[in-house]
Amino acid sequence: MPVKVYNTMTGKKEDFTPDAPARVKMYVCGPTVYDLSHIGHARSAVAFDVIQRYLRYSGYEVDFTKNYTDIDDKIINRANKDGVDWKEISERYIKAYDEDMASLGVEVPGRRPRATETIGKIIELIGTLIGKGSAYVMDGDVYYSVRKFSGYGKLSGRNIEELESGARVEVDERKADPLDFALWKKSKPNEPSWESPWGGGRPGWHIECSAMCIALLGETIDIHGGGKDLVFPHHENEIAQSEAATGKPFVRYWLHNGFVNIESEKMSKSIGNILLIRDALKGHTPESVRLFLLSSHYRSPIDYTKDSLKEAEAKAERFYRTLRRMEEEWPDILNKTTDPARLKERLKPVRAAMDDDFNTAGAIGMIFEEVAKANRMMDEAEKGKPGDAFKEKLPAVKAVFKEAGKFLGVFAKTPEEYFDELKSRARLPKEEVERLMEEREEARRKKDFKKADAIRSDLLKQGITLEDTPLGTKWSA
RNA sequence: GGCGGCGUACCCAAGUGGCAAGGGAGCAGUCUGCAAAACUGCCAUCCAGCGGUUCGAAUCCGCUCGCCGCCUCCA
Repeated sequence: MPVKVYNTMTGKKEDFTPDAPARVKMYVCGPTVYDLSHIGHARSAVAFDVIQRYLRYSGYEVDFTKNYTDIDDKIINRANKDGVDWKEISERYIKAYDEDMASLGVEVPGRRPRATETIGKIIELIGTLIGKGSAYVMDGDVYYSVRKFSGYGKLSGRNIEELESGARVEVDERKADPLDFALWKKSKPNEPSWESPWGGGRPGWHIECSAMCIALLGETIDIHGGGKDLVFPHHENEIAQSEAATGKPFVRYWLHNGFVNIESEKMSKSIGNILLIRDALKGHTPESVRLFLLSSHYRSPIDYTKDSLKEAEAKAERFYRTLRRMEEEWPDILNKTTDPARLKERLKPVRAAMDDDFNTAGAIGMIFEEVAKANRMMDEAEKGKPGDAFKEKLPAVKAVFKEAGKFLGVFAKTPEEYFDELKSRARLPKEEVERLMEEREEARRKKDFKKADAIRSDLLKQGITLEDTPLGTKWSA
């Protein structure tokens, strides 16, 4: 069964087959590094992380590239505002981005090119475009001639006439046509500048992605991804530049992720409702943030509300509590290895969901069906003698969890790791909690339930929940 | 105005032709000293509305209503 992917270019789900068998060339537009990353960056990164992981899981070798846009007007503005060198800004926020992504379990892409490391290729590409008559020089700037490219608008479903009539007031009068966009921007004094045949300047935003893509992955790549907002004009322009330069199809499958809204509103600096990844992680486990992002299909908009991360966290806890129960109550049975054929069979519903345009929400639903089944089986087994079927099935469930964890990047921790994460944010030190629990245990032994309950409710006020189990009392924050 | 998307229970959310996954919340029960957790049962005869196609539609087509995104930097 081939993986099906929704291709923005055709507006349809298509069977995915890479150009070269078993090898996928994949490029995702990375961040412009001028500020801390927000939950929207996290969504894009997590979505393509899962896509990349799942393709590899499905047997493809994935050449995964994600760039950093480390030179741009916004970076220069930020540097001026902070009174530091632009390089310091880009370095600072590349580091911050990497940290945020690591905390969300996003795997490091195989290649992470920076625009400023690709200047040579960019200049070369612009030169080619000028040579072919697709671009023109105007007083130190270079512009791309949109009208020369007959396919312009094919990705975003626009045509030149519509764009023309809808064009906003054009500030830059030097352009021959309002639709044209900058490939190379002449630098002003005291601005970062690279030498080029057209004088000192810096690359425009769109050209860097074309250059990095072509330089690192080749003239035709399999998958190009990014946020929905990049469809127009960024990706449309990338197609125009790349195809005009190479004469070959640029991208075979275009994938775009949906937005994260905050309380039904678009995140924006002007509304002031930006949710930084760091802030989201303050009150919640990274696992629950990732689970929240994967609980909707990657192309749908998701709405962040004050309860959504709590719900995701409840979900994560349900999973790890079940896994902990399995491991603690049935350690011997769980050690059994599961027959690969059997595992494949059990994994089918999860894979069917993933094969259908990376339907992580559906796959997670299937995982929770397994969770419910596992609990039911264990309840049953506790009542009588665990049968042979149980001894086969329980390890199989765990094996399914393990496999799904590989491509979802959630459900992959040990319960201890997960609950330690939770405990680490408790308001009381671990030792204090354990002392109080011991005190309560003593009271319970003496049947002084009044005292025992008082300790429990005091701890609850501190955000600590106690749970008495046959294997002793457990706590979580 | 142009282009695109969405509308599934109290909330979140899968499902795109064959009798509505999953999670959260809620209610009742089993278990427990009591809780918690877990389990069981209940919780959409119905998928914005109205028509149409079909043996059969939440799923296809048309219209209506509502919401949102892109068209300017943006994940």
